[in-house]
Amino acid sequence: MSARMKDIAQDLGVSLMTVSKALRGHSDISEETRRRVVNRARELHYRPNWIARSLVTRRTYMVGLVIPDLMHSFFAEVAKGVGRKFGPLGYQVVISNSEENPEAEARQIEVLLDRNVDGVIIASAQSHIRSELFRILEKRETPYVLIDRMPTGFEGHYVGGRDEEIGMLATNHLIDQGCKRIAHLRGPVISPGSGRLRGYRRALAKHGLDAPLDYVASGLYEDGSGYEGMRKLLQLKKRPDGVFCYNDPVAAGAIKAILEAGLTVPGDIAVIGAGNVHYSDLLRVPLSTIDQSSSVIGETAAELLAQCIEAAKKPLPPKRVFIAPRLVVRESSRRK
Amino acid sequence: MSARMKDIAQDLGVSLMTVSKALRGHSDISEETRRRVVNRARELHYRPNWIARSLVTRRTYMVGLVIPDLMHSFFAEVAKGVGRKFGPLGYQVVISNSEENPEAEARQIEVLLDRNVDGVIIASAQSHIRSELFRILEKRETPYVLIDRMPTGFEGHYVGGRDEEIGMLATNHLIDQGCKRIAHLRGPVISPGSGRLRGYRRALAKHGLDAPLDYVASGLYEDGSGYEGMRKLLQLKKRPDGVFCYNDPVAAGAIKAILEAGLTVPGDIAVIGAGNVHYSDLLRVPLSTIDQSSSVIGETAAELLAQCIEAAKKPLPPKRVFIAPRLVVRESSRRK
DNA sequence: ACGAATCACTATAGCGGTAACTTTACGAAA
DNA sequence: TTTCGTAAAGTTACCGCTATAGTGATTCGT
Repeated sequence: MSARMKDIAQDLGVSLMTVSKALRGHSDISEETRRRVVNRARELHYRPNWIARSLVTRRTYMVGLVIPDLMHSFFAEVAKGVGRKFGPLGYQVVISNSEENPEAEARQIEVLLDRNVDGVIIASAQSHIRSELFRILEKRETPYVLIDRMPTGFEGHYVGGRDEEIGMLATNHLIDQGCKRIAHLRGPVISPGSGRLRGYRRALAKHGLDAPLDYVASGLYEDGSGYEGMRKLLQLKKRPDGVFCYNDPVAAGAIKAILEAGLTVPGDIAVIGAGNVHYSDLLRVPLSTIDQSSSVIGETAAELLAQCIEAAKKPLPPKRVFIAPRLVVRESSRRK
Repeated sequence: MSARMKDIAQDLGVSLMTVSKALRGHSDISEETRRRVVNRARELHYRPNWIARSLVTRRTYMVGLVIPDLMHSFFAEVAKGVGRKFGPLGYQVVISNSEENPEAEARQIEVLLDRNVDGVIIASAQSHIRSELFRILEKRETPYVLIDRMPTGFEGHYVGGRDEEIGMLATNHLIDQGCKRIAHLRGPVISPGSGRLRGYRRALAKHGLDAPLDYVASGLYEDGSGYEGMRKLLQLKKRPDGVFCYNDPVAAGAIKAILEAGLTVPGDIAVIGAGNVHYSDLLRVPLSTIDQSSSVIGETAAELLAQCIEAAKKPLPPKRVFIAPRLVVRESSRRK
């Protein structure tokens, strides 16, 4: 095994504690002793034992990140943001995949807490705060920040997009482009899905446009799942001439369905998504979308969590950050 | 803080050691005592302290996974596979992003080793085994498995695709489709890039087809980077009528360049990629590709690493697994 | 000149477990 | 009866590190 503080101490004829303090730059060690210790440490390739340190300090410098799906590039981007922020702070990020399953998620978070992570960031699959997960979280004193999805009744730290604004921005854009019959492929019944739907409705209402109930199709929200939803919309007697999709993967599926039906995008139907995933520009028709700065969401959440952790035991007053959305126009919606 | 073994022991009037043994199902504890301990543990919501346990057992049940880019869906898929295998075994997977930078990678792996992970899986950015990283890895006794990329001279555990076969499969397919002038957008100078290039050359040679030097363009290998490479190929006097691209993201960029030049895919130029990333079906032109079972690579590497870890100190003889590729034909190459 | 403060360092006591030995009790074998 | 074996505990000694409370020697204030 590698060198321990004890070895350095013996070699130098000082006490173990002197070594410990010297290595941590503690003030009551003379400059000369410190230098001797540091040199000897380097010679022996000493590496502090995090485990032992954690046992006594009760800090692991590990944080958990729980997301529903690594393959979804929104979450991959969030993860990247989180890592970029925490890395330089000396934290390790442990990513857990909940597979969009609330129970699995609760179980995973328990595992993380059992590992004594210093904090957790969660894109939660829970729809309501009255779920097992939150009982678990509140019992322990580990700080946590929710991202992207806000379960109803949730009062704690949160970082996400302004979903209603996203819905309005997208819908307004379609209206601007001259669309009269605008449909929506909605997402799951969690906050981003509902918020974007609200925004869609508000935008239509403001412009005095109709939003027939059957213009809101609820597909799923995974790869190509927009395909099924769009096919249903295409069968309506009054076919829509614009679709706002919950996110880019859904929009990609929608475009596939439209083209397959022999129609054109944006000519017959204009399409806009949300999320600006990295491959949006490469789709069948380059996809207009609402950028929500995914990696900024990750970074912001990381920063907030870091503050909570530093704040020692005193829980900070709940903070909510909503990142501003931005319209990105590409070919799929350009009609003028 | 939560309950410790000591609390259970005191409550039950037994020794700490009895509790420890009972909870781990040790044989020299009577069935009745064991039951009493387990019950009391449940009542107190006892959770074992991993940190303390790790300190003495020298096992953390954490493994590192180092990849160049989480956003690249190949690696996300690998990560998913790794997680799926290790989760049920009680391991936590810590993912580190090397950003394709060899030094950053070495640094990150050092951090992981400092954290006493039980093993590491690496999609390495190193091109040669004579690099700092391998000195570090060999000094410690932590087992590791390389995936996807094999640095020259590397002799240890490895799991990846059969790159030469991938190159041949793709190229043969283009030949089958009647392409006569087949170009290659090659990847970086690491094993998959070189292997696929070799496969491309062998396939052409076998069919007596020319492979002019300027038909091999080296772009990068990131999102849309195939775009630049393809533009160069389009300027050649003898324009290619088929392109095998290092991977799907490169192919996506290539298609973009081709369409932009007013040409058609696959009519004027057939395109095939490799990797079968999840959005390949949704691109401008649905992309033909070589599937390399990314998540199987992850799972296999995880299984291999788990074996190495279980094998206690005795290092296993180096094992290499090459996953078989599979042709997936979509529209981008269908000419018949 | 005498107590207080300062400096640079040390001794001790854990953190929450586990490994490796003992010990104890009790029935079976010699 | 004595010895022995075995089941079911208990003791002790760490794992590598940090927090806390000292220690002795020098410096300082009044």
